[in-house]
Amino acid sequence: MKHEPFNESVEMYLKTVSELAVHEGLAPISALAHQLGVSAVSATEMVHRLGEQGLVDHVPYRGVTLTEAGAQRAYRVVRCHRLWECFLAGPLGLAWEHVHDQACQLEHATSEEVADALDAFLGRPAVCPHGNPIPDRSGAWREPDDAPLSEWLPGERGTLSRIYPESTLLLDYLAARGIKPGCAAHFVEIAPFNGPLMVCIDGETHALGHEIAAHIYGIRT
Amino acid sequence: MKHEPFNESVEMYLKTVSELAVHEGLAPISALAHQLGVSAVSATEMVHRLGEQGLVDHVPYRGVTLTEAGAQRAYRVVRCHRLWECFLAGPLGLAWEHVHDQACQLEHATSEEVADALDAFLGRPAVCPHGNPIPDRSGAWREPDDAPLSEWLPGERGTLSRIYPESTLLLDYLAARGIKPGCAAHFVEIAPFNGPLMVCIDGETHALGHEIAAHIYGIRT
DNA sequence: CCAGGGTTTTAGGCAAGCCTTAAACCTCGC
DNA sequence: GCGAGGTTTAAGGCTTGCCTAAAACCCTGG
Repeated sequence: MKHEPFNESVEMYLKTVSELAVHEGLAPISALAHQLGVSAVSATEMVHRLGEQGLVDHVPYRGVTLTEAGAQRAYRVVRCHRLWECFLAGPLGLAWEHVHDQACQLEHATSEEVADALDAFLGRPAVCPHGNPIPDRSGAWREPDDAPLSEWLPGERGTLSRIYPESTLLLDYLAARGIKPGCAAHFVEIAPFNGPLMVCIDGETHALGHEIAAHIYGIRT
Repeated sequence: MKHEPFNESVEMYLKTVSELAVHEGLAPISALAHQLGVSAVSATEMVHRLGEQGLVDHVPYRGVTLTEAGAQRAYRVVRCHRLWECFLAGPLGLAWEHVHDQACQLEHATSEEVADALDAFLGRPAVCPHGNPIPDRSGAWREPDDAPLSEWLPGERGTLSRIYPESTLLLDYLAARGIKPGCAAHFVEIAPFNGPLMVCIDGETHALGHEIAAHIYGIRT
């Protein structure tokens, strides 16, 4: 009945650090603040609190990384998030592009017990509806062998594998165009003057900005 | 990604008022405070805030009732709570006496969309695993035709219908003794000197205190 | 090597929810 | 009708998480 004040914010910070740190290795506080929609001052404050709790390491002027404990905590949240996405998009039949937001709410209200039961109920899915791998109960997962379209070379072909990191705006945009994991992709060319990437996806050619292309991963064949 | 200020506390207050007001019609602030584990001063403060928002009416020195808006809000939470209980105890296979706590977390993180989809997925159940009716999306439900054991007369027989209000301690206690909705009940006698109620449930005789008996409902045959 | 821009600290604030202590107040039963 | 006990107000405080503004600081590119 009583409810702990721990959760929500702390978990969102850790989750966000884990997302930002994937590429850079170090998540700048400014990026963290921007992603979470708070001021840099607030983010700095919070990072200090998390540091004191041993959840993150902060290298001044460089950025933030997760400690072992922080990573564990972050992956537990990510696991819940993706399991809920599977449930919402699967048995519950919600739209692919809507489940992310709902899962964002549920992820912080999920005990280990429920996560495990949900995992078993869903048949231990390997990936969420957006193609991202689901950590197991120990926090481990298999890193997919894919690359963002932004790293593909013109002419390459393959299959879309995942959208990462997920965001409502992006998912809506992609859903409206029928772009999702499993689609066949052919990177035709990059438009001149650093223009958008022209990518043929399931027979339809799309002009994708560099930002977006960095969020769409695929496996080259 | 952005997430709204917690409606958590507000919803817990409204839910609790709805539970306490069932019998009395008016929920005393002291009972509210006790149930929520906060001080009477804090509860009074909060009731004022809820009053300003038009969610409750406060009759000084008497108690609190829900306004139409407050009731609507409370029933939506109750609906989510009981739907989650059905899901957790059914498809997920969690223990009858454990699902209440988990549902308490999830209920505040559930959109109408998810509640509706969950309702459909579960086959529009009429009651939760503890026997309590599940409001429909408009907040209405069929009030069961039962009475707490504390209102039964010695000698009466019937079938247990529900546990209400639910609480972890009570559910654990009852689960350990195999007492749950659906059990056949025979109110043998009330022990002398205002003693416990002797009730034969599924062939086993239990001595139930008056407090507990007020929380166990049954339909007399 | 130096300035511009990102990063951090300092300082002062706000709102929600909770706390305690103490005084004022009402209600009800004897 | 009076007092005990429940209810409310008042006063002062705490924590979390957020804000702005302004100053101090560091890193890097030109």
